[in-house]
Amino acid sequence: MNLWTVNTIISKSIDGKLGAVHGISFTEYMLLFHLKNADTQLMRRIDLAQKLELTASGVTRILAPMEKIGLIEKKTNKRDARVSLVTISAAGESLLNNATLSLEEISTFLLKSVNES
Amino acid sequence: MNLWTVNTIISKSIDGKLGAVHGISFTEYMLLFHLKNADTQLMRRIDLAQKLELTASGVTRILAPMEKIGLIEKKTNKRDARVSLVTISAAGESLLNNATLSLEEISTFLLKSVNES
DNA sequence: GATAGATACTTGACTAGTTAATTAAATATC
DNA sequence: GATATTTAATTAACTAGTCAAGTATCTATC
Repeated sequence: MNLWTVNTIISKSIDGKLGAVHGISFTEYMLLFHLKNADTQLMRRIDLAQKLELTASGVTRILAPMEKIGLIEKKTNKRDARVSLVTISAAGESLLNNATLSLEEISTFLLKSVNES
Repeated sequence: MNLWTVNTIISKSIDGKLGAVHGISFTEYMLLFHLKNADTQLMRRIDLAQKLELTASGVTRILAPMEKIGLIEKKTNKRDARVSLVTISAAGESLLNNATLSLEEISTFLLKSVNES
């Protein structure tokens, strides 16, 4: 089995479990993670894009549904009206904590598979 | 920089160069690679799906344009009319060889970046 | 202080996949 | 040998992104 295949299998395991158990993708998980760990928990869309290796456009599209279900909140920046700041909500933090536990379970499971095969 | 970010950057480098220089994605590259290395160079769609970690549906979709531009050819299976076998064309083999050279260049470049940063 | 560029973000049109349903053929069972 | 199940492939509807173009605001320069 080549590296590409291994990577695909791992990605799909993670995305599958996060989706089934918490209703988010791994990208959404990483987005919440970066927001939580940002100074002041506020980030510009463009900085999120850079952290997530997405385009600004991709960030716009991923944030819309996350705002609708209340995982994140928009704030304006008084110094620069072009900027739309993003922060993690209480619901978002709680989901992030639970999803982190799931991720630990997945890693344990995947490492176990390595030893068994 | 975390593992996920590294993986994303590598994937996008590879896909970007294969796309720009040869007009194919990495998935299409791997498809040609598996066809070339199959016994008799004939494969069923379902076996391609398994090798590529895609669904049968994904394979159907990826093969259609590849057949249109002549990289692969369809063959019927006389023993089982459900099956649609796939083989690599001369044009496909030639593209595969050139793309492999590009991939080697990309790896060299990426490894160089590792040493420099 | 007008204007030329740069920056932050959004939107429309597209691509590469997915799942669920469907079709058609092969195989197994009674 | 009729009928049920399984298997191979396709298709419609969807998702998560991309790129290119557009809008709005900010900054620099004359």
